[in-house]
Amino acid sequence: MTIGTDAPRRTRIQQEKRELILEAALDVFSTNGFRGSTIDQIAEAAGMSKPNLLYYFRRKEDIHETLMQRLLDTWLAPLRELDDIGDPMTELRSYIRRKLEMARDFPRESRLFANEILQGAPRIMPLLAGELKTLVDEKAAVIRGWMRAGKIAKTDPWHLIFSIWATTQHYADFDVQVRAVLGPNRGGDGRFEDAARFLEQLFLDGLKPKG
Amino acid sequence: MTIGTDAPRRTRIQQEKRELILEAALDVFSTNGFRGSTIDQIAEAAGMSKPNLLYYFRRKEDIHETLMQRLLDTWLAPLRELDDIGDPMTELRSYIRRKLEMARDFPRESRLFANEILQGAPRIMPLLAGELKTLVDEKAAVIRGWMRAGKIAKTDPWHLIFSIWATTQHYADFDVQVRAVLGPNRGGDGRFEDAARFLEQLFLDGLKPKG
DNA sequence: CAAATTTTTGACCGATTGGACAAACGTTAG
DNA sequence: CTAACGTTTGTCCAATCGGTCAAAAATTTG
Repeated sequence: MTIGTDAPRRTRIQQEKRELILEAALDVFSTNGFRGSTIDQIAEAAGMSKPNLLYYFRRKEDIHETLMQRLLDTWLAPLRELDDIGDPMTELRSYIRRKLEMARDFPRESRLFANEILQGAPRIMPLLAGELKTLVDEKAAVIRGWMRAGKIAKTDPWHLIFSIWATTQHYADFDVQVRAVLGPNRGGDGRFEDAARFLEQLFLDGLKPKG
Repeated sequence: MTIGTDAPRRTRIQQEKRELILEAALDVFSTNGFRGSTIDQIAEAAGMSKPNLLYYFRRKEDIHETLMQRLLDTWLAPLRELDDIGDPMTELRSYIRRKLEMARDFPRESRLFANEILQGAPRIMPLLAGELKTLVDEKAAVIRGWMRAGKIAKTDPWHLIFSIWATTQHYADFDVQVRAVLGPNRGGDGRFEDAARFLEQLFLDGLKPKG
């Protein structure tokens, strides 16, 4: 373990309470957006008084910033794992599956991110144009290599990545709509397996009838 | 005299000013969400004082509600036009194209809708489970018919519709991210044509290499 | 024209917002 | 124990929020 360059030393209570706050803030921010969320809401969700919360995070923005930093690390992990080794079609399929699992298991994180982007990404724009773009360009090159080798159909790698993001995150960000449209029967827990089956077929064969 | 909620008789000024307000509110709501937007912001964007704005819409919610009602009509028009006549594959392709055009031409409307859904659709839930579900079920039946007839590949019609929504609206809702990742060159006006080409190929043939 | 009506504004209200602060309380090391 | 330090709370503040109201200004109508 590295002795932190600027990682502040924290007591046991500080670590615990900060986690508690971040957990509560994830709930609140992901459903109300940044401006729509209040410190009081977060404090109440975390079971503490507002001044107490402000003792651990001096400003509302600090909570959001900490949340966003943690989020991006785990959120982009599946894409980072997309690797040149192994069968390309299998790699893509498992990337799609992992992204869909994240939409299922971490919907709040997805919505937090969606809220930020929707509102113009005022707080993470540099990250998008920097770290994210670099990563996507890198993986687009890998995908392009697969296309050149004839392993997958030739198309636009960047838009391919967008389409995977869009289709999978849709099940977290638009969950309310998905469940409302599917109704009580098909909108239950099985909807993610249905989605997985559909997406696999879509990205593999498209819609053209077999013949 | 006050402008009644169910008094449709309006003067010329009332019609003009209400349009002005709705136009300004679309800007503000779509980028800040409902709770994140203030009446002052909308009033300033509309070039009038707050009390003056409140003379035309008594409550902040009234503006939002009017906006949402208008939105849904035009927003679902492309799906309504999805018809049983004509070649199924062509029908789907033109539906995708129309949805993508709407994402390009009406991004604020898309974001307004996305904001509402993201935050749990508190104001339009009945519409989702009612009107929207009915429409989607109806069109899903049409698509299912095409599948039974062997005109397109057999898959889940509901999730197919979701995937079309997700991939097309992504270019409006996540526009900032799309442009940041594509960079100045590929992120220009041509990005929608690139997206159209990609989506056509995806939904037609998928990614499996031709052979 | 003048009266009636519609539109616009400045001043104001109570509630809520993000945040400051000192005092009180709890914990721990010497 | 006690002093030092970490934690919690009640109180308070200025700014902003959605919305009201009476009166002024502009427009329409007779």
